[in-house]
Formats: sequence, structure tokens, C-alpha cells
Amino acid sequence: MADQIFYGTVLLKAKQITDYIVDSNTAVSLKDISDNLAITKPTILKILRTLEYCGFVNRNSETQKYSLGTVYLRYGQKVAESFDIKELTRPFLEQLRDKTNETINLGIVEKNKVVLLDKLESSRSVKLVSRVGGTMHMYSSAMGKTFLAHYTPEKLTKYLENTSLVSLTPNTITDVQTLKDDLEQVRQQNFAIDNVENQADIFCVGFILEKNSNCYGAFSISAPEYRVTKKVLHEFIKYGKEAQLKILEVLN
Amino acid sequence: MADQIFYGTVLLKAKQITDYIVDSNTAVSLKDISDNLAITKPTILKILRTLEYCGFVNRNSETQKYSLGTVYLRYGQKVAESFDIKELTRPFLEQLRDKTNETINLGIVEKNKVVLLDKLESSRSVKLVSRVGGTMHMYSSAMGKTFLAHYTPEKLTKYLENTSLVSLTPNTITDVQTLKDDLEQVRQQNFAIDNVENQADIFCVGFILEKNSNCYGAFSISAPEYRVTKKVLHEFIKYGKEAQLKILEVLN
DNA sequence: TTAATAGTTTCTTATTTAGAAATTATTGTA
DNA sequence: TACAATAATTTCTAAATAAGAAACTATTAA
Repeated sequence: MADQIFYGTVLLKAKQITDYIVDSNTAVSLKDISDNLAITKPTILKILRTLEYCGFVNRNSETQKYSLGTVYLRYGQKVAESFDIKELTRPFLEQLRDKTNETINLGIVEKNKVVLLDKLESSRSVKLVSRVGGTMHMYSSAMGKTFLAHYTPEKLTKYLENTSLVSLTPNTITDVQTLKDDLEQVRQQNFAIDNVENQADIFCVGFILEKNSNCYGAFSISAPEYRVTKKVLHEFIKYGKEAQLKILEVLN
Repeated sequence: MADQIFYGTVLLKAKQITDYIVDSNTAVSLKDISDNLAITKPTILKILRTLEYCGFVNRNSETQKYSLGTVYLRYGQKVAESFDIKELTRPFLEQLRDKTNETINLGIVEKNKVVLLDKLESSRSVKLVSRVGGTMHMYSSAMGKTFLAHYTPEKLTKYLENTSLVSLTPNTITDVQTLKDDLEQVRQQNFAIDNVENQADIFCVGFILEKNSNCYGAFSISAPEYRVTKKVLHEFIKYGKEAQLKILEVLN
């Protein structure tokens, strides 16, 4: 890491500290941070002060604990707004949610990962661990597999070279050839299935949003496995394809 | 600035660069940034690379332009979730929006500014310039004035010492005594009025969410001035107070 | 009251930064 | 296609910053 990036050492440390705060579910103390990162207390303290000065972090003066600053609300809002695919697909995905009564996800690819852009939960939705802004692997998720299925052979090869197919559930595809066969099927049927490959108990069907070889994103229907009978799956596919067509019409 | 903070020079520059990107409405080039900030191109370039490495920034390899990274979606989501006041008030504020058919805002105080936490737009809402995560002055906004009205005299004095009452519209209160009188009235009537003091054409009524001397935030009803007749104002106050009471009941 | 723990300051060397200048790439134009 | 203009990138080194050990102070727990 340090041999590649030789500039902004404080920035890299600040990122580590910020991530530590983000990943904690409560405000954290200086000690918490120094216990968990390989940076000494004086250095962390100085960085925290600068982060606080910038508004990236808040220090509760009573508990002396640090939490994320509201600056990120502004930044996050801005990023969300920059993806107009989100606004564009909203009404169709809402319709899809109401028809299926299951959770609908919208995602894009970034650095060979699926980034969750939007999530529409149904009244009977089971809490998924995913949250907006979170990332998923391509090889294990329904949206990811629709993207991979549309990669050029070269791009796919490169992806597979840089990715180890780590098992996330007993069903995760960890064999390259099996994955390739699966992607071939995705291309043929024009949707991808995540048969509890990415997250325990969760079954997904994914659809790509591609027009004139521009990939705008993908969406998926998520449901607890036990609810997805053959009949339900057929409905998911039917409604999903309908939504896909409608969205493609308004794209561009 | 530099005489106070002597640590994290790169961090401070990174903040400037990030803010420049946030405030631009399109992706920006290295030149754009260097033209607008007092930092030289080589330095900006090196910082951008580190920011990109961290995921804070994306570089479009075709246009060579930079935009905000999706990491901020995750951070922003996390910050939003940390304020459960947002979840708690949602249903009541939705009801209030439907009753008034105007935009409802939810805010908190941070560093003597109002941070907009949530915004519920009505069907006939005029586009306000405010967006979630954005900040407003305390002295000119309805929410801000409800907060100020509940400051201790010492805190208010300190606030006034550190704040210059800059005029944002012809109606902005720029005189300390006038503001103090206004705050006294806020305390008496238990709501604050922003009579086009913060933003052209926009009239607001603000209500504080305070219980057992804990201030949880404030909300306001925003409408274009021309729609706020005496009759409408009375409705705003009536419905606003009702919402305030209902929310206070579920707080804590 | 004391012990233990956490937060903060000071200080110095090793490391990093910053920008001028040169270089290379890219874009627009004749 | 070549040329000019503009933008991006690299190199280099003096000047500025960072990092952590050690000492110190505040806070908490016993």
C-alpha cells in the first residue's frame, strides 16, 4: 500500500479512522480507535482534531467520544443526486415493489463491485443487512451477475484474475467454470438468479438496465427463500421483465 | 486558520478539493480545481490520486474528470441513521405535510447552525434551495430561532458575539435588539416565524422539539409567501402545534 | 485516597510536502 | 495531417510537516 501511494499519509490514516467510526455502531473514544488501528494515540488525536475542524467528525464534549459529522449528509445527498438513474427508476421500482410485495434494490457497478444506490422495502420485508451505499460482490449477487454477463470476455477474464470467489453462503459459486456457465444462462434468459449465494436465506432475481450497449445499472427483487415458490418466482420474472422494459423505454 | 491547526495540511487541502467538487454540479477537471483553489496542480493531482485510492473521488478515465465517490453514500446513510429523531418524527411530519400541503423540514443544531436532517415535499411544493445535509443560519430561519429562543442568556450572548447578522433578504433581522425581542415572542407563543427572512419568497413557521430540557431538534412548515394568508397561517400554527405535541409524546 | 486508565502536550528526527520547471499527452484548428 | 495551444504529469529538492516516545495531566474506578 505505502509503496504505491507515497502522498497523503495523513489522508490515509484519516480514512482508516473515519472507517473505524463508520463501522462502529456507537460513538468511539480515542482509546477505542488506537486499540483497533496501528496508529499511535497522539497521531490519532491530532488527526481527529483536524477532522473535527473540517466537520468530518463530531466530538461530544461530555463523553469525549467521536462520531461522524453531518457534512457527510450533504456529501451523500450530492452523490445520490448525481445518479439520475435513481430518480428515473423510482416510480417503476415502486410499482414493482407493490406488485411483488418484496424488497427492490437498485445498483450500479463501481470498481468491480455492486454499489447499492436505492432500496425500496415492502411492508413485509425482512431486514436485509444491505444498506444504501453498501457494496456487494459481483459473482455472488443477482445484480452483479447481470453485470458480469455483459462484460466482454477480456474484462471478465481480468475480473476473475483479480477476484477470489470466496464463499459467503453454502450456495456461493466458487468455481470459475460454474460461474461462467451461470453467466451464459443469464445471457440467455436475460435475468440472473442469486439462489441464496450472497446472503443467508435471501433469494434474488436481477435484471440489467442496458440500452445501446450503455449499462445504466441493474435492479433486483429480494425475498426470503422460503417465500419464493416456483409460482412466486415466475411472477418475479414476469413483473421484473415488465419493469425492465418500461424503464428501458424512458432511458436516454 | 493555519495558525490554529498545524496538523493535517493535506487533509485541509483535501477538504477544499472535495468541497469544490461537491459544489460543482458536474464532474470537474484538474484545471477547474486549480483555477479555483490556491493550490498548485501537482499538489492537487497527488491529493486527487490519494482521494481516488480511498474511494472519496472517482476519476472518469475517458473525460479525466473527477466526481464524488460512492463511499459518501455509505457515510451519509450512516449519519442519517444515527439520528433516530428522523425516523421517529417521519409519520407525524408526513401527516403534517398532507394536512398543510406544504414542505416540512426537520433540523438539528450543530455548531450554531441549523442542519437540515429531513425534508418532506408536498405535491405543490416550490423548489427550495435547501437540501438534506445543508445548513442555515440560526438568526434568519424559523427552526434556528426556536433553538435560539431556548438558549441560555450566556449561550445566546456568545452566539451573538461570534455571529454577524448578515442580511439574506430585505426582511432579515440584522439588529441584535430586534432579534432578542423576536426571540422573546418565540418563547411566549411557542413557535417562530420566518417572515421571508432567510430565503426570497419563502415564509416559514418553526416548532421546537424539546422535552425535559433536552432539545431533540425542530421542524418547520415552508411555503411561498403569497400562499400564506392569515387564515393559512393560523392553520399552520394549529397543525404544527398538534404535530409538536404528538411528537413530544413519543419522545424518550 | 490511591491506583489505574485515558487523554494531552512536548520535543526531535525522519519523512513528507509543495511547487517551480520541464516534460508529455491531449485537444482543437487550419 | 501538422501545428498550436492547452492540460496533465513527472522530477526534483528545500522547507515544512508528521510521528511517536516519553512525560504529564485529567478522569474514572476501587
